[in-house]
Order: sequence, then structure tokens, then C-alpha cells
Amino acid sequence: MNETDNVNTKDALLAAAIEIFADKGFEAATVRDICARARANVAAVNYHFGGKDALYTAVLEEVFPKDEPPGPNDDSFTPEERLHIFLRELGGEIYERGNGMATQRWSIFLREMAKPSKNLDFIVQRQVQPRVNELRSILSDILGPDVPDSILAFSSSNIWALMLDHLLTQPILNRLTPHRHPMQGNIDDFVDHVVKFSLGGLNAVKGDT
Amino acid sequence: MNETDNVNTKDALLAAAIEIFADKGFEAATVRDICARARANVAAVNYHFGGKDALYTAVLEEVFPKDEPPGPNDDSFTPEERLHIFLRELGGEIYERGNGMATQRWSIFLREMAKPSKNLDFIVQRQVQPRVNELRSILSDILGPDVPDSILAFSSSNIWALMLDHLLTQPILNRLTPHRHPMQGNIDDFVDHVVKFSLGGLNAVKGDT
DNA sequence: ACAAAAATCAAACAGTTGTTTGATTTTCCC
DNA sequence: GGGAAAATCAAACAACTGTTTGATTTTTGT
Repeated sequence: MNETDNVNTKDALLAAAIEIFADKGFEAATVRDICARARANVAAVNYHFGGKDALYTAVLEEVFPKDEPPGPNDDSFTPEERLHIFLRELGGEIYERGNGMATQRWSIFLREMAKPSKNLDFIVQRQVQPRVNELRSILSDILGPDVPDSILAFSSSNIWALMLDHLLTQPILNRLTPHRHPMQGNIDDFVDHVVKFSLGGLNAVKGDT
Repeated sequence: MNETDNVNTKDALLAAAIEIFADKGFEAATVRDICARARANVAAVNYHFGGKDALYTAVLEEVFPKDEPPGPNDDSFTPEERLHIFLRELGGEIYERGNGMATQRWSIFLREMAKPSKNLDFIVQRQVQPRVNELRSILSDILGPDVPDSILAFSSSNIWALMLDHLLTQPILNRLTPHRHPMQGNIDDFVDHVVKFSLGGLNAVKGDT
């Protein structure tokens, strides 16, 4: 057992796998591609991980880490401010460039949503469940205690949709208006718009029935 | 050349291909699967269509038909009513069960968004371009002539996101709250909520700057 | 330094993929 | 009805997939 070289090839395999799985999806990615990018032999995946599926779960474990600090739930902010903070953090993680693993994380997430496999359970549990709870708590404060649960669920879903939107439609926008940059302007403009739109929407569905 | 039987196997191939491409995606779908479902020989795809890729483009041509009647643009409705009508039609087409080709159409559309290929151009041109134009026209009327183009673009994108949302997140919602039916309640409730939320959001981003 | 363990490697394996082939059957048209 | 065209078929093809093998090299512990 080497401690400087074999660990490096195992890590190189993992890193290469993250890139290629994020880029081409599980099925289209081949272990030969991954091994080639990691400068490793074709048998390396099976030796170090046990197979392509096991490598993929190792990738998921790496890309969606365990502990998500649950957030301080700071009472010094109004619910509206907490929404703004929440969405700014989320937007930065989704759309900020050079954000380490983030781009690949959401690419894998998107693929799993479009074509669910058994691994989607894992990703949901690690990635979206904590955030869903936090957002619902914020929305509950904004909408007040009397709002029916169905409206709360719809609204939470709506705001998620507004944030994830560009992730899905960027290839389409590029085709409709090819001259624009992706995520035109900076991300803060986008987040500010979403916050404004969301608060207006929430207000509209609140005072009702 | 037979006019009752071979046309039937060609049509059967196309119908089977639509189902299987929509269900498993282009790469995961095999011509053997398709031919088996169509009760045809393995060579039938190449004989009648020329190959798997050509079959897929034939499927796209069938699923995304050419002419989309441009809508009457009725002036007897207010812009808000036109938005409601537009979204009700869209929601019905996306989420209504037993809607002919619609379910498969949006399934294929979603897959192509998550993993764009050269065919996405075709789908965008056939499926979303006319609707995008119609929605932007409605929003332009609602927001008024003074609103900057960036807000119009953001808002249009937002409303699309609200409508397509459940298409993408239904597998996730099933994992978070597995006891609920897909698209709980009826579709009209969902559309009504989106309309209300959108009008509130639009109003919030309009009176600004 | 040396044997045992770990890691790497070229080569081959079994299975599946889309596609082609060539014979056979079916259909069409005169 | 008979010959030509079209369609179907079983079988095989070549390329690719993930995985295994067994030998070879490298590293480790003493």
C-alpha cells in the first residue's frame, strides 16, 4: 500500500469520474473515459471501487457531503430578509462560477431529476431536504399561521422553481437569443428579482380565502 | 409495396419508438426494445427509417408537429385574463392525463433540456418559440410599455418556470411526501394558484425603478 | 535486502449495442 | 398466374460496454 501514489490514482479516478458523470451522465460515461482522464488502467475502477455503480455512489457521496449546517435561524432578521438571505446563498451556490464542486453537483442533480434512479433518494435526502425545511419555515413566517397547508406547499415549490429555472432553461435561452451571456448581468440582479417577484406572489396568494 | 400492412409496421415502429424514447431516453432505448414492442424484426428500423438516429428525428417530427395555430389574440379579454387562459391551456397540455401525445412530448422535451443535443434546436423552434412569443406579448401588456426589457425577460422566464416546475420535481415530491398523489387536487387549482402568484409577482416587479 | 502485500498493466472475456447480409416470404401489377 | 418489387426474417457482424484474469511492477514492513 502506497500512501502517496495509489491514493492519488484513487483520488484521480474520483475526480475524473465527477467531471465525466456530470458532463455526460451515468450511462453515457464509460469507465474507459474516466480511466483515461485519470491516467489509470481500465481495471483501476474495479480494483479501487469495485465497479462502475460503486464508483458512482462514491461520486455522489463526495459531491453531496453529509453535514449541512442547519443555519442559525437568526431572529434578528425579518422573514422577508431571511428569504432574501436564503435565496442569495442558494443562487450563489447554483450559479456562481468557479464554485468548486457546485456546478457539477447541480448538473448531476438535474440529470437525476430528469431521469430518476434509485440514487435520487440519496441526493434528495442530502441536498434538498434540509433546504426545503428551511424554506418552508421562512414561508410559514411570511404567510402567517392561518394560511392553508396547500398554499404553503405550492408557494415553496414555486420559489424553488424560480431559482432552479435558469439551470434548466439556459440551453434554451442560448438558442432563442444566442448573443446573450448565460445568466446575463450578475447573479445578485437575478436573485433580487426573484425575491421581489416571490414576495409579490406570496402576498397575492396570502390574502385569499 | 403494401398499403395496409407495411405502412402498419412502419407506423407501429414509430408508435413504439415514441413510447420507448419518452420512457427511457434516446441512449437507453434500444432498437431491439422498439422492434419487440412493434412486433417487428430487428432489421425493420434500418429498413424503414435508415437507422436509430433517423428514427428519433422521425419521432420528433411526429411528436412536435409543424403548425401551431397562433391564437386569436382576442382583444375582448384583459391582459390578466389572457394570461389565465394561456396558463390554463398550457397546464392542461402539460399535466392532463390521457392527453394523447402530450405526456410523451413533455417527457422528451425535459430529457433534451437536461441533456441538450442537436435536436434541442428543433424542439425549441417547434414547441417553445411560438408560446414564448405569445407569453411575452401578454406580459408586455400587463407590465406596461415603460418596463425595461430585462424585467420582461426575467418575468417571462419566471412564469415558464412556475408552470414547468411540477414536471421536474414530481419525482422529488414523491420522495418527500410519498403519500400524496401526483399533482394533488386538480390541475385548475394549480393553474389558479400560479396565475395569482404570477400576477402578484408581476405587480411587485413592475412598480420599481 | 528480501519476501509479502498492494497496485498496475496488457489482454482477453462475455454481453449488448446498432447495423448488415442474404435468403425467404409477401405483395403488387400487368 | 407469373415475374418483379417490396417487405420480413434469422443470423451474423463489428464495435463497444463493464468486468476479469494473470502476470508484472511497485511498495511495504522487517
